[in-house]
Amino acid sequence: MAKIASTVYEQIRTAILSGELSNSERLVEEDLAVSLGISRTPVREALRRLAAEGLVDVSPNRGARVAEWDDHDLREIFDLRSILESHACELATPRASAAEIEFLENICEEMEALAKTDLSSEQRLPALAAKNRIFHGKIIEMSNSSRLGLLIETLIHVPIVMQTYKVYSPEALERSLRHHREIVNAMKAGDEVWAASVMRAHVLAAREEVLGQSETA
Amino acid sequence: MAKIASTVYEQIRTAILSGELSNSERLVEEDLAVSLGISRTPVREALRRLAAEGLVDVSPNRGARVAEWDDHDLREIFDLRSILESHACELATPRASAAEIEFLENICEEMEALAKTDLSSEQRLPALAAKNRIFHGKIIEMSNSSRLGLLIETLIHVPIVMQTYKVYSPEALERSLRHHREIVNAMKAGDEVWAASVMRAHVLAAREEVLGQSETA
DNA sequence: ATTCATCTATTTGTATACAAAGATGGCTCA
DNA sequence: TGAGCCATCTTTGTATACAAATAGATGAAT
Repeated sequence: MAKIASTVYEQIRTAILSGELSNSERLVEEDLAVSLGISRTPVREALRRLAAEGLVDVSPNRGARVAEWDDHDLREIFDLRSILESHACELATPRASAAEIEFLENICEEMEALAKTDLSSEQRLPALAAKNRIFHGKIIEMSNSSRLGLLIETLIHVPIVMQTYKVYSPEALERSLRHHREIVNAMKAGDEVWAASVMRAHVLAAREEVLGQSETA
Repeated sequence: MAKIASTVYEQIRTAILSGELSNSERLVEEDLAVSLGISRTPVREALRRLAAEGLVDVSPNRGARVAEWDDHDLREIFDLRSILESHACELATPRASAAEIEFLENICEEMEALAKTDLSSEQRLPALAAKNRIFHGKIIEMSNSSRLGLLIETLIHVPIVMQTYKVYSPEALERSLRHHREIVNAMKAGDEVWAASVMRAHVLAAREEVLGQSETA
């Protein structure tokens, strides 16, 4: 992946995930190319890469569109995430160093502090989402399974879209933070079954939150 | 994916999986292109696609190489397969129709018949491997989770390489076929926990078989 | 002789040109 | 008026040409 192709990949990806490109919108190679001031070649490469990751659908001779997802897709994704991230916890627990545990605890504290501020949710949600990603990413990294990380990464694209316009209810947020704490405690205790179970519950709870919202939206 | 690009993708993929292209061999776009009588463009597209699936590694400005896997990679892969395929069983069991159960039973019979023939293992192993793929693929299809299918598909590439030069011991083969039977029986009984457990054991047993062989090879 | 630098050759990355497949719109004919 | 077909226009797929980057080799200096 060269410089330009990678850049345009990031740009298109961000545009999709931020909702800037609406669902099932056509992605015409030439249009994207001129709007970015480059040729079709790197655009094409970026689109194929996004297709491989499931963010766009491409059909032969008919071009690419932004992928769209329904409730069934979201169910599938959270279902699989619950299994894979819980497995990551299981692998990570016996390997966790004291420093890593402390790192996770620090994130817990930071998130709890953020949740207590009286900023509007539009302001603190992005910050919380970022910390959340770090928390989950750290555990996946600790699992020491590169492929597990890759699988989860490809799954995680879509929910990000939801999170951008999603507003956690205060109760859901509190529960989520408690889950994080409990996961760290379980890992500290060296109890991988406990840690994995909480993680599974954590992701499944998020699923209901997201699906509930999409029904009312 | 147009005609040529898809074709060359298949060709390179087959060449890798059959061992025709040795491990970590450089894949020079121009060379592949002239040897296939086409231009670099579709070759490039195919290589990027293979990279997304993990069959080749590409580094910026330095081209693509056939990916290589060590024991740790194989452990990871079978570990994840055991989880995902077992989940597929769990999802498939309550949805299984009588016709689907019968289909699976037929495959069991065909595989058992194949195992009893006194052909050399070089002759019957490919046939058994093909049936095996159909068996596992059918269950994944029955799970009705397209993403689960995709995840497993990307994981499954590498073990295929192993299987091509792998010779199951008679005991391992017999155990494998018994597992298949037991999985179908569990599904027939509507017991998804049973089915999932056998599938997990089934894949983990295969892992030991493959790893044991790679150590002696 | 070894190491470092520079130059060259190979290979990848991007742009452009051309070919082929699809979509669109207008036209005819019933 | 409506259905079907042909022409055209748009868009994708492939080839080729050119630019940039890297690797390999040659040679000079210590």
